[in-house]
Amino acid sequence: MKPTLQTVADAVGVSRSTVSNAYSRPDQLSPDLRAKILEAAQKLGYSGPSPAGRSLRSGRAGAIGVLFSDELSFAFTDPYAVQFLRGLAETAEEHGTGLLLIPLAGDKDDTAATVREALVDGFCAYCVPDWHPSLDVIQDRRLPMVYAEWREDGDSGLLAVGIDDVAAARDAGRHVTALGHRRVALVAHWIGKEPFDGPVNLTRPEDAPHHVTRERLMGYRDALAEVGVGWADVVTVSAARNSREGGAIAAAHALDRAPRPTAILVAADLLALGVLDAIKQRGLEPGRDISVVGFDDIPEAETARLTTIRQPALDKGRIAGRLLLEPPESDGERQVVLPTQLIVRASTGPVPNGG
Amino acid sequence: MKPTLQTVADAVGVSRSTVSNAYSRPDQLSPDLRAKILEAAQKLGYSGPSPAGRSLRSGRAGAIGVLFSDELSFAFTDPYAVQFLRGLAETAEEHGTGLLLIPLAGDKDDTAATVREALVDGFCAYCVPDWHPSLDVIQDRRLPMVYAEWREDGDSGLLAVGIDDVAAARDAGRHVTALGHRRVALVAHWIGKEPFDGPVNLTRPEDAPHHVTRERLMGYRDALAEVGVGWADVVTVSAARNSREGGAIAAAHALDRAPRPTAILVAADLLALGVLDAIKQRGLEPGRDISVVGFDDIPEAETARLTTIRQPALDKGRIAGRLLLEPPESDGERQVVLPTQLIVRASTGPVPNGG
DNA sequence: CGGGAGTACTGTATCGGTTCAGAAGCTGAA
DNA sequence: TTCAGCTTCTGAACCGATACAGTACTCCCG
Repeated sequence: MKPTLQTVADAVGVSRSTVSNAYSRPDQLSPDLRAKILEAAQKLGYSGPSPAGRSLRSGRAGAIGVLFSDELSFAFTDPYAVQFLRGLAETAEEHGTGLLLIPLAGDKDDTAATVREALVDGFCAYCVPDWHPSLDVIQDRRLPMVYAEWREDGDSGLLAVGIDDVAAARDAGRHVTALGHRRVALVAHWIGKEPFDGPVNLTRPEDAPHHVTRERLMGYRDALAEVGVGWADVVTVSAARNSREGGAIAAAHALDRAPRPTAILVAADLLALGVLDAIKQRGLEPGRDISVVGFDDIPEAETARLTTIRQPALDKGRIAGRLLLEPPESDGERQVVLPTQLIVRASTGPVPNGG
Repeated sequence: MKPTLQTVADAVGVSRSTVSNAYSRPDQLSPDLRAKILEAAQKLGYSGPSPAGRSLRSGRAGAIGVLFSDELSFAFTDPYAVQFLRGLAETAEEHGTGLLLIPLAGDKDDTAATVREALVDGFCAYCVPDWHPSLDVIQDRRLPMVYAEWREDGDSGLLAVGIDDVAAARDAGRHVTALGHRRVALVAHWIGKEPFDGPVNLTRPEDAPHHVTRERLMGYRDALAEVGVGWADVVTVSAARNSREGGAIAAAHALDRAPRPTAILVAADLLALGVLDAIKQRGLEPGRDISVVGFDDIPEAETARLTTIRQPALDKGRIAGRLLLEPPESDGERQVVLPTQLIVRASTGPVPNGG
């Protein structure tokens, strides 16, 4: 039989409340008695108040749920995602709060059940498509939730942290068009609702079901339109997996067609690294023969000399945690937009002769 | 006021138990009544039994704690770790159980408190050093725990899954010595108790504080000893971070010394990829000018044509979960040892002329 | 018509804490 | 002496559910 507060109380000859105070409010009893209680607890093998009992009474679960739309493996191998998670974990730790992983892959009903039964004080939705049923469940449960992407919804009650993806992608696009590129390919993960490898026929970027992808494609589109390149003239390639290899596979679809694009805009650095691999594998040199721009500025981007958009992943995570655990008073503080910056490195250059 | 079971019960005019059954045991009441109850619940904004109450009563937390000794960021960027986690998540999901992340970095007292207060049914220790105080806390709490590394402790009550690291590393070493290599360097993360970049003076591999590192170094040592290469003649380099870049940095310490080793045995593929980077950066060709053997066989190893030891990371995770969630009857099943296999690719070859 | 079996539902005890009003005892000032 | 004020501890209520024994009712069979 596992010892409880009562066991210890009986052993010492005090009330249950006093034992509780010995653990949770040391100032409420004399140091002597406290020492005696802790000693007795030790002897009885009592290891402190049970989290379940405490959680029920206090109404605090001591954890926040992290929703992933992607398979666990790919969600974690992207250093950008990991960095975000790290920021979140940091804030969570400061508040004595844990992180409960909830992958949204698999059966949707199961997933919804998991979300419904999760012992958490709130949720952080990371790369979750707007239409996912789990989001309704969270609303039912009336738990706070923070989106890890900025959304412009009129709904001002929403907690959100993000960047201006459209503007950032536009910057990336303008950098490339300013260098003279006109034959451009776009590479992104999750352009459609299902994972797919290869060129896609997307009438308008607005139709992409995933928020982030949608906005970045819109930004690229805008920049290209400024120099007269129409959306129909752009090759858009979907990568089935958000990984370096996935990027290489997608790049192949862009590179092995004539005429070859002179620049590739990639919606994530991890994919962009794969794009660079594919380029080098074909004996071409990034920045000279073909330009590549990534997105995120993960640490590896510097090593790979990849031109990219820097966004503060760690801060994004920290702020997401803060929004959840220190709910802001005013509506104005409920949405945070972080700055981005174009980092020009060696992977972009002017259009090659005969390009 | 948030609605509870009682609210719904009162509204429908049935007992609390019946409402509970409507959710948890649909076979215990008539479909008609159940429908009526669920409808009333919907109307009242009741979103199902509260996890906290259920958890207290049923004694199940519905989550298992995953302990990480490393910083979150590096623990997750290693595809091997991610694969393990994925296997664990898979089994957990089958049991309707979540994964609660508990990074062991930072203040040890804080960490111990987190472990003490975590709402979980058990723990999985992944790459946690034997001496970590959190392990004592878990024992106090009398929760089951599975080690994600095989240990030979006499303590047969222990749940553990792993591989025979010594034998596997010995295979890696023998492969290299059979190719004629005698001037060998070793690269590993966490050779000492603190992260460190550069060669270390380790009197015996047995002194390494981390279980996995220790065993792999012992295996390398054994293989080298078989051909007369003494431990003192081997350069052992520590990588401060378990990342590709960390591997490259560590490799520099081995490559930029005379005489240069002709082979490098690396205790993890992620590091080995960095070692390959460093080698190529110096204009050398892996497998011809210098041989490299990794450990783990992560997906990238195939692309990089890295000779390595394959271990079933996904299965390891799955089995860890199974050991925790379906406790075996007999003691003999409490420890699982999985097979490993040497995968020879292009990164190893005979000693170059003049080597 | 008695009795066994089955179905549908209820009532109460219980899980292990926290909270808070209040009691007991002791001190010191009026 | 009296009583306000403080410290220290107690007891009961409560958090929101589940488990289980038990009741009431129906059905079927001999």
